[in-house]
Amino acid sequence: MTCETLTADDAALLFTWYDRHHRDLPWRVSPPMARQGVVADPYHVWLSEVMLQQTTVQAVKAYFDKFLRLWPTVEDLAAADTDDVMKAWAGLGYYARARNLKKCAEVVARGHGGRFPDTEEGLKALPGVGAYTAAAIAAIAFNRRSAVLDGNVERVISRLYAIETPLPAAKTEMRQRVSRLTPADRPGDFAQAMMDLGATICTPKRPTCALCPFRMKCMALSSAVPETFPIKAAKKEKPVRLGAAFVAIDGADAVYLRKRPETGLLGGMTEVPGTDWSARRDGETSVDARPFVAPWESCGTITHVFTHFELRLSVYRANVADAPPAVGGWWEPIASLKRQALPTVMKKAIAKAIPHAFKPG
DNA sequence: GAGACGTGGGC
DNA sequence: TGCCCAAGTCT
Repeated sequence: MTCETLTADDAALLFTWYDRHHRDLPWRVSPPMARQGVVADPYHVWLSEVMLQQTTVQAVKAYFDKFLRLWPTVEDLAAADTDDVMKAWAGLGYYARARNLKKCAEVVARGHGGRFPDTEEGLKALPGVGAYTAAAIAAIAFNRRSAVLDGNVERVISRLYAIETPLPAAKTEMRQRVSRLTPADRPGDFAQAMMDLGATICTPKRPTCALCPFRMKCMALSSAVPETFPIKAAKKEKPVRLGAAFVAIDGADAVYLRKRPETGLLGGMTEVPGTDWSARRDGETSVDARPFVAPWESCGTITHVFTHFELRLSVYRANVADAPPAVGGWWEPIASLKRQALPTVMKKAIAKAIPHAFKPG
């Protein structure tokens, strides 16, 4: 009953489905072109894959276009100002990706003559390129028969074989399964077909198994409730952290900003001054965190949910007529705030203090 | 292996 | 509303 390998007929079913139902995405080569041996630009594939890490296709599209417009080649990105890269990435989240993106571009441009390594091993040595991304670039941009295992493929494989082992322990077995399934011909399209299948048919909640090219041999479909796979380890609850943020406005309608440390949470991004968020104390007692002596007024609180904690931030505003000299930060006009490297949580805090700050016009 | 690391959308 | 989820990587 178990299918150790996909037969040629099964692979043909998947490719037939993909040729007909694939998603058209800006970084892709269409299946007809792919069949003629055309491969996507490695720079485009790499850029899209890094952006897509834990991020939806919908969110990535606009950022992908923007990055290609700003930096058409990997050499352009390597030559860019890191702060400009952070500004362009602002809002996409997981900011270590942006820092590693810039480092990776420098390595490729200056260490590899502007060409990406064409092997899985070489790719995995690059900053921000892990097991998945290395396999994906190798398959999609270099036609390598690498085993591409992402969240979509994990779902498809776990159901196809009704794998009972919980994630992430099951990844080793899954990778072996994928490795055996991947064909020598069109391995990049095979990977993208498996991911499209997971994204559009073999979905987490309500899979449309009737439309699946593998419906005749899916063990989860025949023996159980397919949506129970993959089995995952239990989640832990999120702690709540409290903090305060201070939005100072000078006589010229500028807000006082500063830069966060290069590493850690929101590393290298821009913020308004505030308390730290690890201590459980509120803004009333955090006199030390105020950037200036001023008549601070409370504007209420904002809540922002990070991956591993929930933040409740008390927001304060003060008008500072004679702007004190900037010490470690700078005064940024409200009109240009939207172009700064402000993470979403900081935009929320500023918008709480200055409701019109990010409104168009 | 487990925790750190963002954000927005769907139900 | 709150929880789950999205083409993971690094330490």
